[in-house]
Amino acid sequence: MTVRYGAALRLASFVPFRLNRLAAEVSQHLSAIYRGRFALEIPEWRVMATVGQDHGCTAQHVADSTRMHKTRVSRAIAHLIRRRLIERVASTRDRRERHLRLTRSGRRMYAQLVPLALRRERALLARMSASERRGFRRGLDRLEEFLGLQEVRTP
Amino acid sequence: MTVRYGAALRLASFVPFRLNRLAAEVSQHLSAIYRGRFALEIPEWRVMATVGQDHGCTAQHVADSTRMHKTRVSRAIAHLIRRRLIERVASTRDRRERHLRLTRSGRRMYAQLVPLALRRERALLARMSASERRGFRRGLDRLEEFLGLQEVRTP
DNA sequence: GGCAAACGGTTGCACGCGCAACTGTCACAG
DNA sequence: CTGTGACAGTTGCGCGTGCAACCGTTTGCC
Repeated sequence: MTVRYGAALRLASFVPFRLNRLAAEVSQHLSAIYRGRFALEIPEWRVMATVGQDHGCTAQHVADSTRMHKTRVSRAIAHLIRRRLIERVASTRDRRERHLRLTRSGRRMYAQLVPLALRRERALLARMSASERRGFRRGLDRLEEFLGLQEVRTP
Repeated sequence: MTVRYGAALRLASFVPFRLNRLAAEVSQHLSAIYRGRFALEIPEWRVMATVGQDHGCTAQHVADSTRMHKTRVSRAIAHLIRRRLIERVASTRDRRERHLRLTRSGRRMYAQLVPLALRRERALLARMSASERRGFRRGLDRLEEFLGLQEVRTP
């Protein structure tokens, strides 16, 4: 079946466009909170969240699982170390890599950060019924499958 | 109902994070195509798509409907004008604003661009069943509602 | 064992972006 | 008709980012 004069491109219903706009909007909203409450920029927030979840992971792991560029990760880590929110210990097995851990004050911040994020997510999804939420998450699953964004195994 | 010791934050299932990662991935994929095939950067592509759809719209309209910063829009337009892909005509009613239109060669490019984008979108959604796609789009609708991202009325 | 390729992580550089300040125009109040 | 505030759009500037090149380390091959 060939469609002559192809279908029109309606930006408002074009999924890549919608994803971008949504992501930008959600990010901006959250980042205002992170910055105001914790003085964390987005890359730093992501590192905190990843290290808080995968204790002892490496910079490489953060880059893989967040899909941030490794230089962005490197600089975010440098900031967090300077602020004594995370610390780095050399790996015994492979001296190239260094394991990341939250410091005491890093854990304190993380503990405040998590419920804030979850509350925000709940608000975001509040307009969906439970079944709509399931359907939406399934859609996200399929997209991630297609793009090879499966969860990176924790080290 | 209060959850003591709050739920954990699993980044891989945290919707704002997933949206960001997906958007970045999709964007990067598409932008490689745009750049390679048409030498268009992302902001330029968005302007082309918006002006192609809403003939005679203004820079302000592009900024509103794409949620790009107005300076980003301004510079993208400057590039496109230099390449003679769009042109600008002063408004008779309000001399502050200028209406944007695709030139002949802009229309030619747009005509090539649309089917490519649609094909890509189809590929992206190929792993979903028809009902999954509907459910996913409904989720996007709800999110946009919540964030006030309703479609901007075309001028 | 020794060399080359691959990897974890960092840094110099160029560039695109957001912010704030600006120009020119319009709308509305007095 | 005069002034004030709002708006469309542009530009200078500082900063974060991605790219490429780099260092130190490890792995694999002969």
